Amino acid sequence: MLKIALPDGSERHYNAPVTAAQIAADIGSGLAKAAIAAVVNGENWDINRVINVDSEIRLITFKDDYSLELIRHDCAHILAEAVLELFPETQVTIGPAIETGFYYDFYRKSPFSTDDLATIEQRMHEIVDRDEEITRGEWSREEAIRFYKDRNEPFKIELVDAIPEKETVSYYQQGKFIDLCRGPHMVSTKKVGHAFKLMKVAGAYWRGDSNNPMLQRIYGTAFASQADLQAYLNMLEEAEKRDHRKLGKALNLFHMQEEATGSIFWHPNGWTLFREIENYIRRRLATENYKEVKTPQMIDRSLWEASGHWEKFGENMFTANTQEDKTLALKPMNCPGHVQIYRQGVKSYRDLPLRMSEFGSCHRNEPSGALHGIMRVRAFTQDDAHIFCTEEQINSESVAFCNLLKDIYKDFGFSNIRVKFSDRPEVRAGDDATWDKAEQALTSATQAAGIETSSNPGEGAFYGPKLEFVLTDAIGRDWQCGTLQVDFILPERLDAEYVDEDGLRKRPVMLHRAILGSLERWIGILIEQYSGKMPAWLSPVQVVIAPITETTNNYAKFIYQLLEDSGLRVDIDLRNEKIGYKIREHSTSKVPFILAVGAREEEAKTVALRQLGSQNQEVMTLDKVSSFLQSQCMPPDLLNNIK
RNA sequence: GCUGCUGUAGCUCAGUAGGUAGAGCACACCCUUGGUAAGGGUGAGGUCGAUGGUUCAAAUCCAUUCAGCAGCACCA
Repeated sequence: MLKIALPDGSERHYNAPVTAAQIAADIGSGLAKAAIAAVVNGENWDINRVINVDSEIRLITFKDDYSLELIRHDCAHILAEAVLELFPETQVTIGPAIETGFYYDFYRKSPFSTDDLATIEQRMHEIVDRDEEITRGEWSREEAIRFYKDRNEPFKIELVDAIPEKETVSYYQQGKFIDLCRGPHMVSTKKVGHAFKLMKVAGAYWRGDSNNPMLQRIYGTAFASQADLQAYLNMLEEAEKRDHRKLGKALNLFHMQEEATGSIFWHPNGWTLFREIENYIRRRLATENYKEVKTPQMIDRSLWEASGHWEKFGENMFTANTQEDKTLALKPMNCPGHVQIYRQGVKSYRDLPLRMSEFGSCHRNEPSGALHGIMRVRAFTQDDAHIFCTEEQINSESVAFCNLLKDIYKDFGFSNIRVKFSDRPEVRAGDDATWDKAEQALTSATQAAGIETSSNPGEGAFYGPKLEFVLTDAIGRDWQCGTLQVDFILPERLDAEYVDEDGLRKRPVMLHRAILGSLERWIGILIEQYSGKMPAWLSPVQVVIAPITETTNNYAKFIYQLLEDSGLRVDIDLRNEKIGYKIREHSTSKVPFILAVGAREEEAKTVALRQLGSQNQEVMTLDKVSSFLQSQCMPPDLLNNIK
């Protein structure tokens, strides 16, 4: 007697082994039609796989989120089948479902072309229409290895070898295509439907290791319906429109050119934005009793050797040699410099915590393939600071930092932040007791600050655990911005100390912390977040005065002067163009406020205010518009002060 | 760094089978003084990423190189 427990708490009994499909049929014909897979005792199973022990089962239909993964995984197999039919000399390796679809990695001498993609996609549709049955089989290890040896497929042999001893080796077959696979799959290629699309080809290293051969990866995406697929494609198109590289050019914020790869030429508009952000952070940090400093751009290699950077990160450091045969390095980080300032004069426990901040201009020689607009560059500015404190102060300083960070993110319009907790890496300095203490301090700090973290095991810095604050951009890419790191090592290596209450010299702890991370990256994220329509306080140009005809030019100039004197960033458009033209142009360049003035306004001493995104205008008196605009354009921290 | 793709006026792009380049926008000048997302006309502007090669002749073919893009690897 076989006992099958269902999610509603009911039980069914069978005399012989059954499949989930049979159980579904017993429950009802509708469910039998809808069921595509099952969760059997917590594992994902094929609907036709035989169950021969007492089990808890749950049926999966297209309504379950998991069905998307099934569709995509099936789709990956169909992709592989199509490729093998069209290009028999190709070897298949692995092909999983991923967050945005699926991919399959192939090994072959010549890469796929974009034209090949269309051909392959066509063949995939045919395979779906063929309605090929997908069946599961099991191999012994020897059978599996023999199968792939006969076919001379070393990649698959490696995969078989990597399967843990106690796991069964399963394979799936559809038509003539057989693939080593854990499953599960749906019953037929037809179930996948036609809402899929091949997206791109790219190289990818075998097993993600750059020492291994490069495979040809084909990416695709698949959904349960054409509507879902279309929605996804539309989203991608939308995302492309808000790409910071396009908008940065269109809004005249910055440019980059060959002669300075990975460095940014900031135009007046972009630099205004940059300075506005910098000043905002400067005010926030000053309130929190940070002391701002500036340390040298180039420092002799001996200091980097002492700090450990030379050995560990030398490859990514830019260096310059002097005539005296000295080697200087452009700083990739600010910490060693800050320790030098800390070391000037004897520090007392009374001086701690000492919060030292810097808008540190850093250079890192990033690999060429890593560069990405202004998000990943070789020259950037960190909103960096190091807090020198005692071990006892780690907790309270961390809490204060997390709260500050959350508040600052909120001011920029971000409330969904993921926080990763990266704990001790395999290669690390310091003893376990110290790590326990450091990790414990960070953990309790996140709890006190009300922050949830996901664990990122083994990814901490070699000198201590860290929190990484991650934002997602418009195209779904994650960017690490803020960070908080507990460091017991650098104070030791660079000999920082303080005199404690008991008169003994002790090592301070260093908290490395940044909120925006890199200002350049932050600006890139902001551009994409807001599609270039910056909040008024950040807009390079906040107000444009547009006279309707030349006869009101003088009135327009008067208003211009008035608003500029009140501290607003204001432009005036005196060109010989119609008002519609001017409105269009300043709207496309995302100026938040346009003031149109004609004879009527001049007569009544008013303006016609038009806000970006609105079709309407509001007529206001000069007094009112001035105070209105000033409050609209006020940075959030200053606005809070007034309230 | 690796694989693939791309590189033509300030910008967005076209250029068919190799015979020394075209459009729209922007810009300049002129006309127009017009009430909320492009009024009209005229004109100037590029040697086709760079270097080398094939050819009577190359933006167009080949090689090398640089940069950008996508993905992989990297991201203290």
